[in-house]
Amino acid sequence: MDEKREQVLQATLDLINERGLQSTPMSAIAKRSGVAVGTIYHHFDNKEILVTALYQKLSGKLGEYALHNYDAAAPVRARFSNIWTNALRFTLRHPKEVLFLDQYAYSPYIDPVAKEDISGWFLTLGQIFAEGQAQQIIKPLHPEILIHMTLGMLMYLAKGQIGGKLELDEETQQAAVDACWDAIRS
Amino acid sequence: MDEKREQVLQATLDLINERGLQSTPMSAIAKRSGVAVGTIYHHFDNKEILVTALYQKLSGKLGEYALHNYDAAAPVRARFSNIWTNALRFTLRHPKEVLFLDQYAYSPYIDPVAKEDISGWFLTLGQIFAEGQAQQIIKPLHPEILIHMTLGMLMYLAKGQIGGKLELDEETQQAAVDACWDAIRS
Amino acid sequence: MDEKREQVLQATLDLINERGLQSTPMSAIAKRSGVAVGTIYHHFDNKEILVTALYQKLSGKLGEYALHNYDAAAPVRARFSNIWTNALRFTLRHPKEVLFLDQYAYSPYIDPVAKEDISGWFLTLGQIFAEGQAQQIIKPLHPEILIHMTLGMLMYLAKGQIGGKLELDEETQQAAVDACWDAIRS
Amino acid sequence: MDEKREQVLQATLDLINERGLQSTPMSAIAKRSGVAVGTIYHHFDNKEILVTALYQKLSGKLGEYALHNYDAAAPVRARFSNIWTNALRFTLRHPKEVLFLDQYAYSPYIDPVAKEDISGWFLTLGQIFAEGQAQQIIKPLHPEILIHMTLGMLMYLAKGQIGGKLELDEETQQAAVDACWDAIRS
DNA sequence: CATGAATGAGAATTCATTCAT
DNA sequence: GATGAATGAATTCTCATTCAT
Repeated sequence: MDEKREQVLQATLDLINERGLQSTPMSAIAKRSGVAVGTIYHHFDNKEILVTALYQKLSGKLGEYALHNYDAAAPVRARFSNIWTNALRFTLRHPKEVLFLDQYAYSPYIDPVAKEDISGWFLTLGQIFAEGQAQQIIKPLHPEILIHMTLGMLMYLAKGQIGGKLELDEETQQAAVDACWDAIRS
Repeated sequence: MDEKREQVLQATLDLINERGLQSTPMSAIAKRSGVAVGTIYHHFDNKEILVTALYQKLSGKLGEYALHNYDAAAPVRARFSNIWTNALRFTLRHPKEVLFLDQYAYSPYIDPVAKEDISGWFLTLGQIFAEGQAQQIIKPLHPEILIHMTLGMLMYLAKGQIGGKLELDEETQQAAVDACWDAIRS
Repeated sequence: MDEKREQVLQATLDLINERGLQSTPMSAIAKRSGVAVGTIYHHFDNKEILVTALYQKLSGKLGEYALHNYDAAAPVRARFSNIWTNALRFTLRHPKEVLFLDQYAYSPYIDPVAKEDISGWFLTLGQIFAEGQAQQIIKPLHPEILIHMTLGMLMYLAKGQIGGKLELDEETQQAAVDACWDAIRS
Repeated sequence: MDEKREQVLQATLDLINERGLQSTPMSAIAKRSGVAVGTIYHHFDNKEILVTALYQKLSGKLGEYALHNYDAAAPVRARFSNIWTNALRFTLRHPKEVLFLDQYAYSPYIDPVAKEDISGWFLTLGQIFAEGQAQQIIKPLHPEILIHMTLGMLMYLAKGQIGGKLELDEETQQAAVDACWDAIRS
C-alpha cells in the first residue's frame, strides 16, 4: 500500500528531526510509523535509500510549492517575490521538512545524484535573474551566487524560527522577501 | 597533555567532513588522530560531548575571527562591513569548519545550551544593528532576523564555494558583503 | 520463541557458577547458549536484567519445590519438616542454583525489588512459625529471625557439600532438618 | 606508607558493598581512597590480589574477634557461647565486612588457597565440638556439619540485618546464640 | 614512593538487514 | 505483502595495567 510508504517517510522525518539520523534506527521508524521493519524493507531497499527518497520527496515538494501561481509573463520583481513568498511560507509551515533538506543537502550521506533539482525552480530562478540582469535591475553577479545568497537568507530564517529565536508574522515575512530583493537588486 | 585533545578535535572535524558523523566511529578518530581510544574518552566523556566540544571551539573561532580589527568608533556601515568581510573570509579559508558549524548549529545532536554564542559577535552585531536603526539607516526589523538573514547569505555562499558550485574572488567577496548590507539597510 | 530465553538463562547460570559474573561476558553466554548476542538483548534489555531474571526464576523454583506436598492441616512440626526437607533436598540436587541464589540474594547487583518472594514460601513459613508460637512450641522470636537462621543453616550445608567439605547422606539430611527444628523450638 | 594501604582496602570494601565487584573499577577505588591508581599498584600487584588481601584481612579480623577472651578451661557450652556471641557481635558491628566475606568465600574469583582459616577459630570450634561430643552434650554429627550450620545461622542473621529485614537488640542476640546451641546440642 | 595520563584489549550494546512464518 | 524474531558485525564505552614525570 502507498499509505504505509507515506507513514514510513513521515516517521523518518519526525525522528530525524527529533533525534538526528545517527539516533534513529530502523526499528524506531518501524515503531513510530506503525509499520513492521520487514515491511519498510519492502518499500525501501535499505536505510540510505529511504533517507534519499525522503530527501527527494521533500525537495520536490518545496520546489512545487515555490512555483505556485507562477506567471511567466509577470515582471521580474513580481515573479521573484511570488516565488520567494511561496518558499518562505513553505519553510514556515513546514519547518521540519526544511531543516531536513538543509541538513542533508550537503551531507555525504545522500548520493549527490539524488540532490538534482527535479521541480526546476532553481532553473526558473536562474531565468528570472538573467532577465533582471538584462534589464539592469539585478546585480551583475553570477546567478548561482544570487541563488545561494537568497536561499541562505530563506533557510536561516526558517532555522531561526525552528530554533525558537525568531517569530515571523505576515508583515515581517513580506519585509523579509523585500530584504531578499534588496540584496540582489542593483 | 592538551596537544592530544587538539589532535582529537582536528581528526573529528576532518572525518565528519569526509564521511559524516554517522560514518565516523570513535576508532576511526583514534586512528586518524594518533591517539588511543581510551585517551579520547579520557578527554571527552562520550562521542556527543566530543562533537559538542568541537562545535564550541569552532563557533568561538569564527566569532573571534569576525571581530578582528573591530573599531567600536567607526561608523555603522564600516563596522558591519568589517565584521562581515572577516566572517566571509573565514568561511572561505576554513571550509571544513564552516560546513560543520552549519551542519550542527541546528542539529538535535548537540545540546542547545552548548550553542550559546561565546565570542560575543552576535552581541556586537546586535549593537551595530540597534545603532543603525537609531540612525534610520537599517531596516526596523528584529536584530535576530537581520542576523539570521545575513548569516544565511554568508553560510550559503561558503557552502556553494565548498561544493564547487561557486568561485568567489576578492572582488566578488566585496560585492557579496555589499549585498548583505543592501539586504538590511533601509 | 521461549526456548531461546531458557537456553540463555541456563547458560548464564552455568557460566556464572563456573567463572563468576565478572568473567562471563555476554559473548560467552551467547556462545554457550547457542543464541546470538543480539537475540539475548531481544529477550533481556541488558546484562543486569538478565541476571535479575535468572534470580527470580530460581528463587521461584526453590520456593515452589519447598512447598511440595504441603499439607496445611498437618501439625506444625510436620509442616516445618516437610518444607525444610524439601528445601534441603533442592539445595543438594541443584547446587548451581543454590550457589547463585546465595551469592545474589544480598548483592547490590540485583535490584532489591526483584528479590521479593514470589512463591510465597516465606509467607507460609511465617504462618507456621506464628502457629507454633501460639502453641508455645516455637521460640518467641520475630519470624524473620527464625527464617534467616534456618535458611542460613540450610544454605551453608548446601555450600559445604558443594564445596566438597561435607557429605550429606539421607540420614544426615534428616538430622540436619531436626537440628533446624531444635534451633527454633522452645 | 601503611596508611595508604589501609585506605585502599577500606575503599575497596565500601565500593564492593555498594556496587559489587563488577562495578568497582580500580579508578573508583583510587578516587574513593584518595590514593592514585599507580600507588595502588605499588601495594597490590593486581586487582585480584587486592581483593584477596581484603578477604584475608577481614577473615583474620573475624577470627580474632571471635576468639576474644577465649578461656580454654571453661566448659564446652561457655566456650561455644563466648565464641558465638563474639562472632555475632562482629557481624552486627561490621556488616559490610561480613557480607563481603560471605560473598567471596565461595566465589571463583578468590584463590581457594587464600581462603584458609588463618586465625584458627574453625580449628578451635572443631575442638569444642569434639569435646562436647565426647561428653555427649553435642549431636554426634561431623564437626564440619556443625560448623556450617552454626556459621550459616550467623551469616544469614547478619545478611538479614544488613538487608534491613532484621533488627537484633542485645537480648535477641543472646537468644540467637542460644538457638545456635540448641541446634547442635544433643 | 606517588601520580594520573595514556593505552588498547575486551566488554556491553546497538542496529541494519534477513527470513521463516 | 506483512510481520517481527533472529542474527552478528560494527560501534560505543570500560577498565586493568603501565610508565614517564
